[in-house]
Amino acid sequence: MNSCPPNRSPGCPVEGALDMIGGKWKGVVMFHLLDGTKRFNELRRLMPGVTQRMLTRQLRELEADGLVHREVYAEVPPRVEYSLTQKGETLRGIILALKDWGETHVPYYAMSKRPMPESKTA
Amino acid sequence: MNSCPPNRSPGCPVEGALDMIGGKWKGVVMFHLLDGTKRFNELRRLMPGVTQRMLTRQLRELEADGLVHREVYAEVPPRVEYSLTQKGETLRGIILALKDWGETHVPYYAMSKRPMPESKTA
DNA sequence: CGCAATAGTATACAAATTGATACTATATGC
DNA sequence: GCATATAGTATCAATTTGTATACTATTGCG
Repeated sequence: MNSCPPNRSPGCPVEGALDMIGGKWKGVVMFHLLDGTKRFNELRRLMPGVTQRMLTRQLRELEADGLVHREVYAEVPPRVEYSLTQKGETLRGIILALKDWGETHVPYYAMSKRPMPESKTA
Repeated sequence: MNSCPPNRSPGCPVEGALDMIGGKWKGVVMFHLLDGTKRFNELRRLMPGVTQRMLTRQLRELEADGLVHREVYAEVPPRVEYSLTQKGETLRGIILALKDWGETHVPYYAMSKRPMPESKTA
């Protein structure tokens, strides 16, 4: 967990915020929870490529950070629902802004490497 | 590099965007560049805790993603300046929103572990 | 019985990220 | 000569993150 003591750099809150939403699947999880409570497998179907393991982990971390609420029902088969907390809701604007930005600026095609770019010499 | 092919989940752009700004120091770097061009050691002094190695790396990645412009001057001692690109500028709102959010919601005190939280059974 | 549903857990491993440390090159000043 | 400035590079280690795979438990249905 990142910390932001008051004497740290003024950029530190950025770091702390990104630490909370920056895991591989966290942003996407939160995006899907924006339109309401969802169950585990529902989330999983919405996110091609995520493993059970990873989804469980990221949900638990989001829960630990107070962004996601996990509701366990005493049923069989198991029924567990996930929803954004009030704190998580405060990130709605940021998540949507990230989505908009990503749609505009993130390349569609995978690059296997990040080449070291040429830099201009003035 | 994360990719967002058109047939992926609608949450995918969020993931792609966070992949670009989510490295440990990237958000803070971009925050500091919001108020103008800066040199390597200037950035370094603004960010206690970052190593040369990490700063170089994150700057290079930001550059490769087109968010940061690196200007090398043919001088001795070396003079290299970093600034946000036009693309990078499009993230100004998000970075500032993250900072505001972090100031409000990120805990000050380090927690060495994330405990597995208790969940309510309905 | 086998299969399906649910939401995981356990274990191990791989991959990626981050960090530590020493070194590089040039010019200038003491 | 040594120290400073600049912005790195090289190499290795440590840590974190992410993934793969098999298994778990209960109930209901064919």
